[in-house]
This record gives sequence, structure tokens and C-alpha cells, in this order.
Amino acid sequence: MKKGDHLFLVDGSGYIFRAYHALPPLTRKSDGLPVGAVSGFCNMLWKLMKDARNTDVGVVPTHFAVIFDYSSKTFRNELYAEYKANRSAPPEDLIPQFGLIRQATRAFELPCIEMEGFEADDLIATYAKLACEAGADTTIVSSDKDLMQLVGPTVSMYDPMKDRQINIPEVIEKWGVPPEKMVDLQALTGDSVDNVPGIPGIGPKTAAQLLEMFGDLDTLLERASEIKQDKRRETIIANADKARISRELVRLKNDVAVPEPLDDLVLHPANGPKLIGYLKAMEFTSLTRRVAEATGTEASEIEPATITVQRVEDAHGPDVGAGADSTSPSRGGRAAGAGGVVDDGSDPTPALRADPPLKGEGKAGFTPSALAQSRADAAASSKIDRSAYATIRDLATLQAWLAEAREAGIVAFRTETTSLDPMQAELVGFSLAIRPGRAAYVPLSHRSSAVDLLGGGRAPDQLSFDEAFPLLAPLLSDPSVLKVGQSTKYDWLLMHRLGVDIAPFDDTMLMSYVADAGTGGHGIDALAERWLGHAVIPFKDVVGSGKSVVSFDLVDIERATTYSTEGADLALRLWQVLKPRLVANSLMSVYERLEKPLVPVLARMEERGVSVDRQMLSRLSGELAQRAAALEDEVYQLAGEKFTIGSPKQLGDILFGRMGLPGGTKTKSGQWSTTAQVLEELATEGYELPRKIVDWRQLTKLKSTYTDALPGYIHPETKRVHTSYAMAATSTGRLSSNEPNLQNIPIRTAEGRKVRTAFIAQPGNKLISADYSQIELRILAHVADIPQLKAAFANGDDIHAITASEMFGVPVEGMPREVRSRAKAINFGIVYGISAFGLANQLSIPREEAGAYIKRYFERFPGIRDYMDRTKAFCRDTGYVETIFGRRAHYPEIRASNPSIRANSERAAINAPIQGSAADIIRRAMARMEGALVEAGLPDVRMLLQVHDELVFEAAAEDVEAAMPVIVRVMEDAAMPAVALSVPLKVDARAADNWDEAH
DNA sequence: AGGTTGACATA
DNA sequence: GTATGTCAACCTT
Repeated sequence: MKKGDHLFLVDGSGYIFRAYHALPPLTRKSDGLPVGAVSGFCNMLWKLMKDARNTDVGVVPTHFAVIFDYSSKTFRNELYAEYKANRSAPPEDLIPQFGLIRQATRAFELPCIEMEGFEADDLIATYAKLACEAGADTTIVSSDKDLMQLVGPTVSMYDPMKDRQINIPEVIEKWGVPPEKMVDLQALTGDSVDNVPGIPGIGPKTAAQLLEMFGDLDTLLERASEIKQDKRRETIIANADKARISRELVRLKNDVAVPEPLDDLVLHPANGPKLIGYLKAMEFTSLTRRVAEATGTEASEIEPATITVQRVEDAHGPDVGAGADSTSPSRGGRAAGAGGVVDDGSDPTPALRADPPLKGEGKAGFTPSALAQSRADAAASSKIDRSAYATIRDLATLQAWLAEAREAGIVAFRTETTSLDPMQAELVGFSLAIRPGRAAYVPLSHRSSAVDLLGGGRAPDQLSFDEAFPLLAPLLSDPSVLKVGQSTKYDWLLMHRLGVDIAPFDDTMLMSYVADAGTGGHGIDALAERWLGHAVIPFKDVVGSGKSVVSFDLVDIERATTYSTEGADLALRLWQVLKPRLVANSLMSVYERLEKPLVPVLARMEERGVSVDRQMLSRLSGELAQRAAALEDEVYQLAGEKFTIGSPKQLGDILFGRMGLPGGTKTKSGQWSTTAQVLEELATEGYELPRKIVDWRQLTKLKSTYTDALPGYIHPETKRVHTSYAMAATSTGRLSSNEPNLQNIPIRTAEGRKVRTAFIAQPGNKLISADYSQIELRILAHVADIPQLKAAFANGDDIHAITASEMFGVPVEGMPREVRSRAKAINFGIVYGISAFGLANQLSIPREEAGAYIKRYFERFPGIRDYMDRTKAFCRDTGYVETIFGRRAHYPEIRASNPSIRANSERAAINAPIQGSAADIIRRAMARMEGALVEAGLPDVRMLLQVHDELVFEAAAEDVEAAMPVIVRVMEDAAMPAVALSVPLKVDARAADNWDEAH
């Protein structure tokens, strides 16, 4: 090898992993052999061998080798036994590809180099050094940071997936240090993937800063006592040895006795027939064709080569380690919050719900708070013994447990099913817990798992659904037995589908939500951790994750017993803790009136679903695709190059970097901001491209989120879309909707509204949409007691116009649109806990001007400023704010010393009582709606959707006229009698064939 | 494959 | 300035 030669070293092992995850999965047509990474690898090699000049490398290789890791054990394990100890097994469909890629390398007639005891990186380092000594240049084909230490004047790296060369400046840009300091930097930061320890708490940013200050690692460790930050200084001194070991682990060995001499790596012309034989065997048709053309070979005359597919256990690949570490998906949501008193109607709490004293708990001398405290203490200190759980496999035992539950009057109930979606789920088994530690699982339809080659056979020794359910059902609806559950809506809906309504019940997720909204999650995992100091078995540990997930009926019964009974046991214990907390904080009425009644109501709404016109969405999708494609061309034209328009990073670089457009601002991660607001401004200044991007984004957003995704949610049997409402997800008391989210269906633009027209009524029916008008401003007028606003609402005046008139002294008659819309923005701002910064942003005016508006507003409506000050003070004192119905929302960070965090909490605390009161009102309306419709002789009018201030119904055309006034009345009167609002509520209702026209 | 970010849909 | 959920791109396992 000589000066002017150019050596390419491909990091084969690194490429395999990256290609596997970055490229779409691909399987060989004839037999389904996974070959995605192999295909990417072959295309990359061919490109580099034939066409490297036209890549970002820009030079032609003279020497070429592909380097692999030999096995997981290397000399580094001698240095540090834990090195790469936490590696987990490669994915199953990647394993056969390791061998295929080595075969591919040979088919390309390229040296395929690996060596026991060394990593590919060490061999690469050695060859790069040898080439350098011979005066030649080297390109390392990899983007692995571990190789960046090798970059220098004659050595560069090349990322083939991004077609990007990495030289000294790129390393500095990415890591803040030049390549020769990469070893020191990695020694400081460590590497969690390879289990290199580093120094805890030091990341790349800090490491670069330290190296900038001290020059190198040795100096840093020597003079560590000079570091100013106390904590940092101490950890560095304490972990100096770890850093030194880490340095040895990350430093690559460049004097390995390599198996092939450098000169043997010389690149030969491709052996067309051999390569084509391999490619044909892999069924890579387009690459076969390209290779045939380039090498002048007649592909049809060549037989496919024989390919050996390695068996899994033979695979060389990175180590097969252990360690599933996962968190459980919790059915509950998360929230924030705190309360008051609702008192109206009859008390729905039966006497049995009274909290009976537990064994050993004195009957006298307990105040509610003391009881709550003693329960919490007891729960936290009692142990959870998984070995005590039982599996029920025969009818006599089941009957005995059911009798015991009846006797106790309370039972925790939990279902296990085949799906997280209650509309798709099939019951697999259920658990009962009668008192802490006394719990059992009843398997019903477990199948023997994959060990059985026939698969899917019924597991032995379990009751059948037909045997067990007739015994279970009466218990679930037994009025004298309280059923305790976690996220009961799921179980309620599931059981409703099977023909039983669960009643009475308590829901620990909702109890926690009412007691502690704002202080953390309300899933069983979070609650068990918080109240019982217990870590639940993660759901993932039971059913697996990713590709290896199995349906719950394939989980073996012993494992299922442990998992499921623990869930029921925990729910029961949580109930014992949370129930007295609600009582102690006067939150029972919030729970009983605003949460529990909604469980069956929402379950029925979810079960009903809504009709969506698949054809209409499909047509719209095609239209959007065409228009987006046209825009794409124009964008490339204007930009002068092709790029991924959907990548804000690439877009920002083109707009503000290469094209040098003015007015760029950075996001908090340092990228150019390309929000619609920024692009709109550029468009106003006459640039063409930003406008196109905004349009393109709108079209692709509509396409991907709505026209393309929604049809996938159409239930195969009902042919309707069934959303799911999260009851404990928000800090304010609002619901949220997911899978799909039907609370954000477009409405603002003409294009978007077309999506809305696809939500339709069944033939012969209409959709009725009823929504509260200005409900949040009305609540603000009430709680802040603002005479002008209350009068305006009482008179039915235009509230934004009145506001503008008060503020600017302009008469309402003939008021310019612009003036009114400014007042409207201010009104919204007030509800959101206004800041001059935010209002300025919204109106695109200077902050000073926005500040002046706010000042004027407070002068005209001093009650609002009083209300805001009172609310903040209350929250600072108590840690929470409350709605007019006593629901609490906790904002502990309102006491933060960081002014920005504190200000954020203050705005949230101002908004929560308003948003939350509105949420409470519509909850009350929903709880009463079905009864009111039945009473009005309209039992077939179905409530389908809730969108915060709107309810959507479906009704037979002939019922519409009668239904609308009932709906409107229930909604307008929803606050009464618990709260007599000093402002009327107004509801507008309309009916039509689709949601767009009804709204 | 999971997690994060930026963008954007709604009230 | 409030409250959400979803998607594509991107980074790292």
C-alpha cells in the first residue's frame, strides 16, 4: 500500500444493528427469511465499491475490508468483568442475518476479517494505523462514536445511511472535543450500552467542559480538587478509578497482530457471476439487475448460490445477555389536584359502603384524619406475600370463595383478557381478593404455550367460562357486595358485553384521582409504590414486549396467578387506604357525583362508538396525497434539493442555514425553530418556500392522523369507531380521549372539516351536537364576580365586544373586527393565567403593548386581578386549588424557588378552577343525561362523544326534535342544585347527517 | 424497539 | 398564557 491509496474499512457488526433498526423489515419472498439488514448491507457495499466517488466520501477505494466482532469475550473482559455485561440478546429475526452478511461479504470477494479476543473496532484501529504509516488514507464506514477517536488528517469516517462524512469538525460539533480527546471524554461519560462505568452524573456536555478546562483526563483527575461545584468535585474524586478503567475500555488497541496483511486488502474487480449467484439466492432482484448490468453478466444464466442459514444457537453475534427491564403499562392515567362539597339529590352511597373498622382497629377515638393516617401506616408496613395466592380449578372451590366474598360484603375483582382494548378483549381469567393476602385466580381459557407444537390447545385443569361465569355474574351484580376494582371502566365494559352490570363498585384509580390529582400517576403500579411501597410485576414481564408479546391466554397459569391475584390484592389494600382519605378530606361527594356515575356512562359511550365513512376518508386521503406530492415537487424546486420535508432539523438547516433566511430562532435543544408561526412570518415577508411547507404540513398531518389512521380503528364487527376515555389523565378534571383521540377532530380549516363530515349518523338517524357557549368565561364571571361580565351574559350580549368596549372605549355598534378579536384573545389569555409574553406572542405585538393591554384590562375589571391573587395565595397555602364543586387540583411546584417553574404553576393554578369547573359541569350533565332522556320517553337517543364542552348524540330522525330541548335543558341546568351560578349557562344544539354540519 | 423531540390537531 | 394525544423523524438499544 502506498501514498494516494485509499482504504475502506466497513464496521460490519455495527452496520448490521443499525441497518436492522433503521431499515424497514424485509423478508425473502419464497420463504419469509428475514433479510432486511442483509439487503441494506449489500446495497451499501455495492454503492461503495462502484460509486464511492458520488457519495459524500468522494474518492474511490483501492483497498477494502469488512470487519466483524468475533464474539463477546475480549481482552476488555479481563480488565473489567462487567464490560458489555448488560447486553441483551439480539432480536430473533436478526440472528440468521449475521451469517448471511458474512456470506455476502465473501460473495463480494471482500476480505471478511474477525479475530478472537478483539472487537472489530480494535482491528479497524490497527488497519487504520498501518495504512497511515504507509502514507495512505482511510475511510471507516461507520457512525459509531467509539470509532471517532481514530479520526484525523488521514482517517475519516463515513455514515453510509446518511451519506455523510465525519471529519474532525464534525466530531467537535457533535461532542465538543476533537477526536484525540474522545477517549478521555468517553472515560468520563461512560457508556450505559457497553456498561462502561464512567463518572456518574457526567454527560457529554459536562465532560467536554471539563476537558476544555483541564486539557486531559489525567490533569483533570490530578487537579480535581480545583473544581468549584461541590457535588461534581466529590463524585469525580470518588470515581477517579472508574474513569481510569473506563479509559482503558474505550481506548482502541491499534497494534493487534492482524490476520491479513494490509496489502491483501486490495480491491479486486467484482466477480459478477459469484455475486449474482448470491444475490439471486437472496432474491434481491433490483440489485441483481444492477450488478448484472455493471459487470456485463447475463443474470438469467446464473444459478442461485446455495445459502447456509445459521441456526440460532450457532450465531456469532454480540453477546446474548440477560435482563428484561421494563415498566408496566398501567391502565390508569395520571393527574394532578384537591376539594369541596357537592350536595344534591339523593345519596347514592348504600349503607354497606360505610367504611367498616378493620380487625384490631378501635371503634372509638378515630377522627377521619387519624383513621386515614393509621390505615396508610398499616398498609405501608404490611408485607405482600405472593406465595399465599391460590389458583381455583374446580367448581366447589370457586363456590366456596364466592360464598366467602358474600360473607365479607366486599371483594376486589380483576379481569385478565386477550386485549387492552375492552371492545376487543376476550376474558381469559379473573381474580378475587377478599382481604389482604387472601386472593385467588380463576383461569378460564388459558392455552398451552408455544412449547406445544400444535399450539393453542386448551391448558388442562381449569374451569370453563360456561361453568364459572354463571356463578360469578350474580356476585358482580349483588347489591350487598361491594366490588373493588382498579380502572373499573374496563372491567365494567367487558362484563357489560357479557351481559352483567357490575354494581355496586368502587374504583381505586378514581379514588386516588379525586384525592391526589396533580401529584403523580394513578395506575396500580404508581399507587402500589406510593402507598404500599410495593413494586408490582410489570405487565411486560408477564406477556413480553415488542415482537415477542403473547396474548394473556398463552401465559402459564402459575405466572398468571401470581400476577393477577397480586393486582386484586393490591386494589383491596389501596381501597382501605384511599377510602378514609376521601372522607378525611371531604372528597366523597366529588368521587360519588363526578367520578363513579360516569363509569357506566362512558363505558356505554365507548361501546356504542360512532360511524365513520370509510370511503369518504379514503377519497380524501387520495386527494391529500396528490396535493402533498405536488407541493413536494415545488418545495424541492424552491429549495434546490431533495430533503425530508417532515424533518424539522433538515428543514431548519436548509431555510436558515443554506438559504440564509432571516429571523431564525432556536428551540431549546438548539435546533432552528420551524413552527407554523415562524414560517407564516417568513411567508408574509415574501418568501415562497415557507408557505408551501405550511401547506404541506397541514395536508400530511390531516392525511396521516385522520384520513389514514381513523379507518384502522373501525371495529371489525360493529363497523364503528370506539374511542377510549381516560378518566384520571388530566390535572383539572377533564377527560381525555385516545385510540383514537376523537377530541381533536379538525374543524378550523375547510380542509380539516372534510374529515369531520366523515363522522356520520346511521341511515334514518341524525347526529345532534350540543355545546356550551363560552362556558369558561361564564365561570370566570361567576367565580371572580365581575358585574359587567355577569350583566353581559345575563343580557345575552357579545362578550368579546363588551370586553373591547370596556377596554378601548369603542361602542359595540360598528366595532371593527380587529378590535373585537383583540379583546377575544385577551379573554382567552385571562382564562389561561395571562402573561404579557404569551399575549404578545398570540397577537404578534411587542411585549410592552401586551403588558399595557393587560394593565388596562385589570383596571377595568379589578375583580379579576383580585381573583387571580386570591387563587395563587390559596394554592401557595394549601398546595391545591379547587373547582366550584370541590374537586381539587394539586400544584406543589407553586412553591418552587425557580421563578419560571413557579410562574408556570401559578398560571396552571389560575386556569384549573375554571377549566375544572367546566369539566365538572359537563360531567354532571352526562351523569344525568340518560335518565332524563328515558324519562322524556326517548330511551333510544344515544350519547356518543364528549369533547370538553360538547356532547354528540345519535338519534332516530323522528326523535330529534323532542331530544334537543331535553339535552339542552340537562346541560344548562347541570350545575344545579349543588351550585347556583350567578350567570346563566347557554347551550346551542343542532342536528344533521354529519358532525361537521351538526356542530 | 423504545424514548424523545418538534410539530400540530382539539377545547 | 391552560388542558390534552398522535404522528414522523431521529437517536440509541
